[in-house]
Amino acid sequence: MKKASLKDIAQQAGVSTALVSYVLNGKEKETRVGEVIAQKIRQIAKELNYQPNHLAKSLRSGKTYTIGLIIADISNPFFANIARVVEDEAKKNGYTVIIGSCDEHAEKSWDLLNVLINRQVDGFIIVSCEGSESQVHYLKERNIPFVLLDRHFPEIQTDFVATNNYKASYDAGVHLINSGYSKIGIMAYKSNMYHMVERVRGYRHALRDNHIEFHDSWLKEVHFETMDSEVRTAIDEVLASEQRVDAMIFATYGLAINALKYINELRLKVPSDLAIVSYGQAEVFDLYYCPITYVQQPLEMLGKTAVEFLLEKLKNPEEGMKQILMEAKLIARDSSKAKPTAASA
Amino acid sequence: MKKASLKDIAQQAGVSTALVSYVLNGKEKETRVGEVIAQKIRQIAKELNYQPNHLAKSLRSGKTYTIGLIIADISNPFFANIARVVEDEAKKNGYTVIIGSCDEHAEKSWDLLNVLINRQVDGFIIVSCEGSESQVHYLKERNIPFVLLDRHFPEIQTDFVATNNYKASYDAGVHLINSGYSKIGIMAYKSNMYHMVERVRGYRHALRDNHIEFHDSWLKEVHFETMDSEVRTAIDEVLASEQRVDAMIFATYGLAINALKYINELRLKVPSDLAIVSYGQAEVFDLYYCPITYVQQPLEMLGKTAVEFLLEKLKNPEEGMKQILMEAKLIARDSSKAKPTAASA
DNA sequence: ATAAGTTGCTTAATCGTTTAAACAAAATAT
DNA sequence: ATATTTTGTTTAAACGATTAAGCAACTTAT
Repeated sequence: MKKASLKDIAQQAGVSTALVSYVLNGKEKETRVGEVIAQKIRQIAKELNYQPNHLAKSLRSGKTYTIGLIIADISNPFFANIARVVEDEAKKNGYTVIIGSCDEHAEKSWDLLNVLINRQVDGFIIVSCEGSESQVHYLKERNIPFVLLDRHFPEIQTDFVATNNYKASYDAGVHLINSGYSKIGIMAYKSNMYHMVERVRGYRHALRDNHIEFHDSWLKEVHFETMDSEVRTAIDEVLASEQRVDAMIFATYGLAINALKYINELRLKVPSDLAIVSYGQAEVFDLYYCPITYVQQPLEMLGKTAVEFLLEKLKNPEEGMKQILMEAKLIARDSSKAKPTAASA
Repeated sequence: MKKASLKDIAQQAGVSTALVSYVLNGKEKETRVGEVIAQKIRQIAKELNYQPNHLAKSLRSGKTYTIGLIIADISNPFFANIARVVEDEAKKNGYTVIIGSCDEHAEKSWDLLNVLINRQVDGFIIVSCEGSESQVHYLKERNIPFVLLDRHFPEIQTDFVATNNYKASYDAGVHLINSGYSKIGIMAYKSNMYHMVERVRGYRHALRDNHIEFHDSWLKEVHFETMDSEVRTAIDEVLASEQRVDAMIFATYGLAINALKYINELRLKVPSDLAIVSYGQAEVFDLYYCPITYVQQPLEMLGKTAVEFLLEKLKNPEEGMKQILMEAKLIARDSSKAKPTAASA
């Protein structure tokens, strides 16, 4: 049995497709459809289990009620969860989301962008990856609505929803200092992305404002692609250095996971051998024998707000830019608990 | 600048849209388009950065090159990863995937199904949830192509790609027995789903075949929705029971995570206080101080094969049913290492 | 009784493609 | 010189919906 179309209903009811369309779209009043025939049409539509063809609607209206969500790395549970929030929030508003992960490759991101543009998505929510500035410019030029999520480019004027990474790192640094640690390192991705730069900057300012001299050997920047091996080397180095660290901040979930595995192998104890604060998502860190202190980003809010911004923009394209930085919250746990003082030790 | 359409190109080139369509679809030979004009058309298309409108194409052809992927629970990393594999494999074949998670609710699954049917997806890949049999029947009746993934209903004839759960659990049981454990419990979801039933059945047969008497208190079935609290109670019970277990099998990732958190709180040592084997995904288990033995499902193969089956079905709808059970692999690690024997203890 | 307004419906264009069929002009065959 | 074939192009219908405009047939007002 083929799918029923407006035409099928019209034929069975002995009327034109226009009437059927009016009735099924609840426009009977404005368009003065007879009560009797309206009932009949509704009846037949139900019998035939009529489902409107979304393609045809979209082609006509120019709106697909579809959002493209491009995510830098879906295997990161933080992003996976954000994707979920975005999807839920969009569905509440009658939108469908098509998700794509570019795995931190600008090229893949271009592909995704084009596929989704061809599919006529109404707009985009994008977690940008390194080197994707041109894509953002492209969207601006083509006047395609979009909102940047979690990561943004300060030198490009766009809508965005992100975390105040500077503040989050600053807080993480201060927290460690207040807990008695003084040789604090940070591991981040080698990247010019603003969010990453900010995470390092916040950390350095926390040291500076607390009169701790920063040592170059404390900053470890590793490449995303070769993270597995580079993290190990980096850990080796910060531990072997003359200025051996007693605490580490991990700027991403992936770095923390890899580092923790290695730290386990080395049989180092957290926090006595090394205190830890990490960005990232909570559940996994709970599993660790010593719960990990982490920077809790307002995941739900980030996702919801991004959808909200985009939908507003779709309704009213002329509205001004919306930009928001949300505050993260440091969840202090055992991995950064106060260092026993010389006196008590 | 509005998007360029076939018409725009046709106008600029001074020809009909038909010619443009022929040329841009590489049908110049069959349809005998002049070489000169063909060049011109290609040139103009490039200049205008022509991107075909997928909606219009789909409306005309009846094919959207879109697959609906309905997943029981996207927050489970196993499924998140399967989703990724499906997406990649589909993209390789020119298909786009729309993912939806029903969070183990049949009702939500119905919604998703309808939304995606309206959007004219060409077919479905579905990780079914409890109580969704009627949906499967519906798809069959309406002749909508689909493949069940990871979970299936033995009483309904469908295509499916799944793991041999019976065998996997059997192996897990035997492994524990061979490692010297004899009081082995299992924690599963309270469910009539075949995959879950099979996981329990395999475990019981492993005991039976090794002459270990099964005790009712060893089987703990908890509800998905209230897992957090029920897991704790269950753990308390298996430990307090007269037949206190010395090993546990967790039938899902979520159960294991929750149980491990609680086991940590109780300061129990794995495996000396309790040995563990779990279904689920690897990375997280690595973080545990004692790496967790787990059942490694052929994730990549499952996803790829599901896509393959579906695409074949889309090409040739009349082809016979394809059903496959893939073998899982037990990855033995410290959480189930051989128990010190009485002699050596 | 005629003009004006209301009611209930149909017609036809449109969105951007594809593609069978028709057609004219040029080339080849008879 | 006429018939046939080949070549290069256009026309128009179709996919499934929406919607402005048009058109009868009534009803009401004057």
